[in-house]
Order: sequence, then C-alpha cells, then structure tokens
Amino acid sequence: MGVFKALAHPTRLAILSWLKDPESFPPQDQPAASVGVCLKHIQARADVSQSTASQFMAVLQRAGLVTCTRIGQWSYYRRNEEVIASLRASFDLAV
Amino acid sequence: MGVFKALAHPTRLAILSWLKDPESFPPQDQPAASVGVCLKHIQARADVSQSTASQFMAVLQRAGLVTCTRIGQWSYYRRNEEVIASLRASFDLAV
DNA sequence: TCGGTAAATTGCGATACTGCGATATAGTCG
DNA sequence: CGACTATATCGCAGTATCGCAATTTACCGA
Repeated sequence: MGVFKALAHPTRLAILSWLKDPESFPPQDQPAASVGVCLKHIQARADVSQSTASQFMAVLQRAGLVTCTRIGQWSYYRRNEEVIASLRASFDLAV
Repeated sequence: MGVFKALAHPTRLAILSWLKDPESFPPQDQPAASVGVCLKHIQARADVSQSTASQFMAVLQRAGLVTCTRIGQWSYYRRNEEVIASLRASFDLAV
C-alpha cells in the first residue's frame, strides 16, 4: 500500500483535498468538473515552483490517486474517485 | 496530518495491522489483549533489529497510533483505537 | 518556420529517513 | 552489589525525498 507514502506530504494531501472542488479554481479553457484542473492553478494555490507542482502531481498519479488528461498544451488533473473509494474500503483492513 | 507519514512505511503499517490481533503473538507475562504486545514479539515478527523495532514503535507512538505501557522491564504496545477511529473519521475529510 | 506558453524532465544541494551496531538506561533476580 | 534481560537512545553510512533553477519536450498561433 504505497498510497500512504503519496499522502504523507502535507501539500500533496492538500492538493488531493482541493481537487474535491474543482470549480473553486479560476476559470480555464476546459470545464474543471469533468476534465480536471490545470496544473498552473494547482501550482498557484500550492505556492510552489512549476517543477515542484509537476512532480507532486506525478507522485499522486503514480499512486493512482489522480488521473491526467492532456488537452493541447495543458494538463488537467482530477481525482480518481474509483481508486480513492477502494482505498477507503481497504483502509479498514490496513489500519 | 502527520499520521500518513507514520503509515507510509510498509513494516509500520503491518505492525499496526498485526496489533489488531494481539493474541496471535506468543504468550507473555501480561495479557496482550488488555495491556498490549511486548516489543520483543513485534521485533521477532517484523524481523528487524531491536533498535529498529524500538524506533518503529516510537514513530507510531509519536503519531498517536499506539500507546506504550511499561511494566517491569517490558514495554507493551497496543493500538490507540480512539485515535485510529478519529483518523478513520477524518480520512474522508482529508482524502 | 518562428516565438511564445505549458508542462515534464534533469541535475543539484539540502534535508530526512532507514536500519544497524554500540552504548546507555532501567528493571529483575540472587 | 553484580550479572542478566529488555528497551531506549546515539552515531553512523547509505539511501531517498524535497524544492528549485535550468533545460527539454510538446503544443499553439501567426
């Protein structure tokens, strides 16, 4: 269960929580609710450099917690609710 | 929420899971069900050195996930079910 | 094709974690 | 007290993580 490692960083945990409400981010070309939130907006709210934001999302993605959809030059991230739901289910077993 | 950091290590996560069934450990002076499991038994099952086992339990203890009761020369560790239950409750908020 | 933007990747110093042996502390029993 | 056991702490080397600037890759519009 390497998921906890991805959740261990407070900023990554916060990002995952922010993505529950994609509409709270600034407007963007694609609808945040369906396709996800643009990296730039995540970076801005997390107040980290572009490379750090990209790496944070890569870790969350490798853990399966988010998915990435690239449209044009933008990467949109959204929660993988299926994986998170199964994580919640297996939480009792592991913890 | 530094708890996830404590759960990030696979062995620590396993130990916490093992402590759900304290009776599965070898017999000891004190009843495992009520007071907890002796460090020696945890160390043996985790197959790590004494110092590593002690440090693992210190991390879990600092995170509030387990409590330690010292009786004589033995340290008995048991799950802090209250904290774990509230963790489970706040899991939905954070994740 | 060129200049600009978005994002991923690379390389780096700093810091933290890992696991262990060695040592220190604390308790037990004669 | 002295030998022994159990546990905690210290110090260390190896490894991983952190966060960034710089670079590279990818896409767009003119």
